[in-house]
Amino acid sequence: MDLEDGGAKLIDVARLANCSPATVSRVLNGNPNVNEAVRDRVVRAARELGYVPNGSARALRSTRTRLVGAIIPTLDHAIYATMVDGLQARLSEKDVSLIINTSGYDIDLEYEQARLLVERGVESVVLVGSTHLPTTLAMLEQKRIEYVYTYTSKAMESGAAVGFDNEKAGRTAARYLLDLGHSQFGMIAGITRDNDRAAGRRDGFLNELERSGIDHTRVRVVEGAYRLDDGRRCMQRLMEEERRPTAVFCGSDILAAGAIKYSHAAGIAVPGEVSIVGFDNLEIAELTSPELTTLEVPARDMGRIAADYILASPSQRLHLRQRELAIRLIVRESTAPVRR
Amino acid sequence: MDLEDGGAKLIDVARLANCSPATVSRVLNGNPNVNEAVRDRVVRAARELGYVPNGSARALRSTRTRLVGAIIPTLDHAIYATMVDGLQARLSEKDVSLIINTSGYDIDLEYEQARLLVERGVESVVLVGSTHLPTTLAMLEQKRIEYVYTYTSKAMESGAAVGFDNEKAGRTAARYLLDLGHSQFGMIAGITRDNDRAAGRRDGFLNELERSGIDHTRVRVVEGAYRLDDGRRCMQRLMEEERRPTAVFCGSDILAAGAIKYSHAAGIAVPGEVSIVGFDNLEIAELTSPELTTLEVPARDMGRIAADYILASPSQRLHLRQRELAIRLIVRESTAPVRR
DNA sequence: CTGTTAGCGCGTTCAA
DNA sequence: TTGAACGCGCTAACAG
Repeated sequence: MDLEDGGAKLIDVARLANCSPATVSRVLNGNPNVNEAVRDRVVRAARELGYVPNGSARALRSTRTRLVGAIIPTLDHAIYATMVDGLQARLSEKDVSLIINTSGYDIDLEYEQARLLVERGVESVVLVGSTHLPTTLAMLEQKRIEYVYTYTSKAMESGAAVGFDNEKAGRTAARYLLDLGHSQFGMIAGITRDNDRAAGRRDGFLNELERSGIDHTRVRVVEGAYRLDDGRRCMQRLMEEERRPTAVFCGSDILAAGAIKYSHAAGIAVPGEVSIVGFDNLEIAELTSPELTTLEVPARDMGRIAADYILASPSQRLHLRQRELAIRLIVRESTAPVRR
Repeated sequence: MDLEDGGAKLIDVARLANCSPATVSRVLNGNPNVNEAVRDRVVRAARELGYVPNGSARALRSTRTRLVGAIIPTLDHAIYATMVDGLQARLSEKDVSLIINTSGYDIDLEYEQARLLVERGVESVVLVGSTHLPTTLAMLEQKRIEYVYTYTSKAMESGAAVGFDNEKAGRTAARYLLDLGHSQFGMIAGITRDNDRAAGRRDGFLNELERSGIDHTRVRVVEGAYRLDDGRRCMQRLMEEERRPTAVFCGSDILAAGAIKYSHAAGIAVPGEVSIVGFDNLEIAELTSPELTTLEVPARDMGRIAADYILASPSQRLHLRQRELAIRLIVRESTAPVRR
């Protein structure tokens, strides 16, 4: 047997099984119209030769690559890593491979990554949020590549969305804090540039406050990257204001954890002097002292459901194009009624 | 222009640029022997048509896929997610795509994933740890696929390793605790089944204690999955022992965080009554109260260096086959000298 | 149920 | 410096 180089190919299997390559192909692809005995010989021959199909040849011939791409901001944030974990797990159940790329929140880089994915022949692309270069989407559409947004439920002309309403989430946080009697607010938002999720949360928060008669100009909003340090720094800026907020909404648990850290260091009681609400419900929400009140984001579910969409047949997809998941407020210890 | 289906192909570019497909191919692949003017026409034509090369065809023809695979236990643990982030970032600088698969710490599943990766034509595979099915490695070798171990620096016949010495790390933890005067030890290890890293840390810890006259039978070791809850539960088991440990080494910061949580709940002072050492130096190490003393693992660096190895030419690789990275003890607040 | 034929889109000879 | 021809490994169409 020619076991050199890459190993046996389909025709070698055919020879050993004493049949035509076409028949081997049928067996490999689960075509039912094959005689038991022949199928058996083929399977045995393939195993004996350690045959592994050549995906490139297969893809070239059939235009089905069974490849999916995902472009996320970073894997260094649990919220994205967990989503990808769910996505990958589901896809691999169906022998679909996932190519992952990180854009570092840069939509120009995202375009480059998308180009590479197109070149690889991915059949679908998972994107985060709804802010993308028009050329990115145009390219995907031109190549007939399905794409699905995550972390957003925003409607759009084409493509699908699996996520939640960030604006509504922001309003939920505001409502909760308002009901606790607070009237002095601050917000530590994620960087909103090219980031519809961060912006949505902020806008929802501000809008709900405004509806309750709190002018948004009175609410100090600072932005930070999703790092502990930025949370600390941002909290400091908030608390050094003339009129200190008694309630702070953070665009991420990481920022909130930093905010709590700062408060400790500065001798500001949480929730005694200031209530803090996070976002994401990461594992760290249970590790801060006090434990963090936060909004739970269904990261893993988003990945799974995005995978389901991708794996669905075109006809099934119509039903699944827009999927809004619920986000839940998880009340822990970092929030309390305002002190009178 | 035929802009239907998948879009333009190489031959369309050739026609528009008024040259042969071979010339287009040369331009695309940076072959210097092409007339300026022609090259220019080709580049322009390609752009105009929105041409994207077909990776499958390319791979089939050239046997270079520019695809790399990684099989990790899970993305749900920052230590792996961060490694992958570093790996991916470096690879994509060179237009190499990364297919990622999770095995859930199951080496049989790992084999299946590896098979799929082989089928996809990956040129290299990044593995975690050195415990793998022999058939997995045999398959990789038979297909001439480079593989590199991470999180371990263990020598092996073939393949490369980028990581650190888990046994030594365990010894470092023991040494530190011993120097603090402790003599009653406990350990919360990760699940050691099929996990050489978890086992290595445990063995190193126990060995170093033994060298200092502490019989390993006197050291209670319990195992838990890398989850907060397991850390809690394991710590409870340890603290309900007849002879309570005054020092506990945990195989992961997650376990340590759980241990600290339990201690709080049970009214056991950390580090007053018990010192706790973690492993990994995740972001959460700064979030526990007290902050966690831990061993820093260079996750991102491992990913980057693994990428460097993969991207290196075969001749350069020889120098890079074995790379042991340093791990550092980070002393914070969860450890103290034993009370007399 | 099975075999034969003909490419999928590209890169690589070899000649010119 | 350029082009013509071939084939990478496989599957789809068509016969039989």
